[in-house]
Parts: sequence; C-alpha cells; structure tokens
Amino acid sequence: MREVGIGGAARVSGVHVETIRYYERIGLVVAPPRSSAGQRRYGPVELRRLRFVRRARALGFSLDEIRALLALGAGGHACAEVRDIAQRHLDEIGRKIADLERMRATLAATVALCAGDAAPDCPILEALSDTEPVAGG
Amino acid sequence: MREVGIGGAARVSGVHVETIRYYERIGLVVAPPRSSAGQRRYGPVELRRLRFVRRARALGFSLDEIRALLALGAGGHACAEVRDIAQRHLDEIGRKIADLERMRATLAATVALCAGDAAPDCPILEALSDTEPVAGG
DNA sequence: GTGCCATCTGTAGCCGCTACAGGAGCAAGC
DNA sequence: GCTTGCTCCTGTAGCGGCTACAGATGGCAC
Repeated sequence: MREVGIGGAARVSGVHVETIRYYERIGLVVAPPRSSAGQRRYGPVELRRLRFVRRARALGFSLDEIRALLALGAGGHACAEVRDIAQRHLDEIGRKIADLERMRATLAATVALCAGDAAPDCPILEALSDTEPVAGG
Repeated sequence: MREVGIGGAARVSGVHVETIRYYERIGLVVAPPRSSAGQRRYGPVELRRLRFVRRARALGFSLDEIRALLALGAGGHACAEVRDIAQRHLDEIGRKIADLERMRATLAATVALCAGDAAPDCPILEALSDTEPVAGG
C-alpha cells in the first residue's frame, strides 16, 4: 500500500493540509477514500492531482482555470482548449507585468525626488497629493 | 461653498462611493462633516485626502501603508520614514515582477510545446502533471 | 405632489487561503 | 493498559480590498 494520510499528502504534494481540505470542500479535487476510522487516504492518483494543482497555482492559474484544466484532462483532452486557457493566462501575466512596471517607473521617479533629507517638504507626499494624474493610474 | 456630496467626491477623487464609505468605516480617512439631514459633505481637504489614497492605491500601496503615509503627512513629515515605506514598496514591486516573469517564462515554454494539434497527448497537461519541479515553483 | 436620482445603514459575497476551537484516532513507550 | 504526543476530524471565522445588494430617506425638477 502506497497510501498516505493527509499529512503525508501535504508533504508529497507541497499543498498544505488545510488547503487540501479546502480544495476538497470546494470540489476542486475529488474526495479520497477514507480509512475505517474516517481519515482520508491518498493514493498515487490523488497525489498526482494535488501536484498538478500546486504546479498550476505556482504558474498563477486561478482555481477556476485549474478546475477547467482538470476537467479537460479527465475528459478527452481537448488540447486546443487547454492551449487557449494557457495562452489567455499568459496574456494576463503580461498585462500584470506591464502594470507593475508602470507602477515601478512612477514610484521610482517619485522616490528619486527625495534624494536626501534636506528637502523642505517631503516630495513623495507632495507627488501623491498633487492634482495631475499619476502615470498609469 | 465648494462642498460636495459623496457622489461628487467620488467623481472628483476617482474613488467609488462604496469605497469611500469603506475607507471611512475602517478609519483610513476621517469621517467628513454631515449636512443637517445626515449626508456627508466633502470639502477641499477631504477631497485631497481621497485623491491621495487613490494615487497611492494606483501605485500598489496597501491600505496599511497608506495609513502610515497619511499619518506621516499629518504629523511632522518624517521624510526619511516616507522614503523608507516607498523604497520597501518599490522592492516588493520588483519581487512581484520577477515572480511573474518566472511564471511567464515557464508557461511560455510549456505552451510552446503544444505547437499544433497533432500531438498524441496534451503536452501542457503533461508538463503540469510531471514529477520534476516547475521552475520558480 | 410625484417622479427619480442620490444618499443612508447594514450585511453578505468575492478569492484563496489560514487559523483557530474542540474533539477523536493512532503509534510508541512504560 | 495507560499515558504521551502527534495526526486528523469538522466547522467556523478571519484576512485584504473592495463590491453588491436591500430597504429606507433626502433633495430637486417638473
């Protein structure tokens, strides 16, 4: 028997115990069989699924996207749909990066105004209070 | 009187009506005076504060950071502290960008595996299920 | 006076967990 | 057989930062 309890599953999959239960509760992963005393027992199939979810989360997929990916994996591999989900997510990552880079540029420029501590009023606070719009905001 | 109601304040500041009330509720902005009928009236000072919060949010500051910035602005301008908060936030933006760029690289490489639709099994799902660790995960 | 928007309070929902409380199971040591 | 100390159980509430209602007034135009 290569079955493990929820703690072992957490160690093997890298998903926290509470998170595993959470995923089960919201129906993201299927409830595993239980021992006679009612404790969850995870076999290779369930562990593989948990790893899948952890990897997809690490790539920033939402739980809904992961749900869709799991369904596509279980059904007959609609490869084009998988690609579509992944590509859309990739585009969104790009948008997030662009947003953050705009923030960084604006904020860096603002911080640069405050070179030392010899200023009369704090230029950072001034910049945040000014009437002109902030770039990217 | 250049005072406005909460709707006008929302238009002028760019902060939604519900969000203004939310900010007041959590004590981020001071409750403005009320009209005789109990409606909020915003003057230039309050509007300036709302704009400040909106700008800072647009730059990704958390509400707690903004609270600190507002306190520093109200008190005697501890410019070094302001700079400190801004610099730390800048560092965190950098970390987020780096995380997202790692995600993007990994995901792009994975999507690239699925060039067309002639593959036997979906390489994206395969990559997510494999045992080797995902880069950056 | 009547229509209609703005405003009021209060509460519940979103995402993706995380952190409890208060109990039961289980393996090892004495 | 009994204690010790971990694991596991269920259920609920909290986080940040809003957003979306419901149901009741306010205020102004026609």
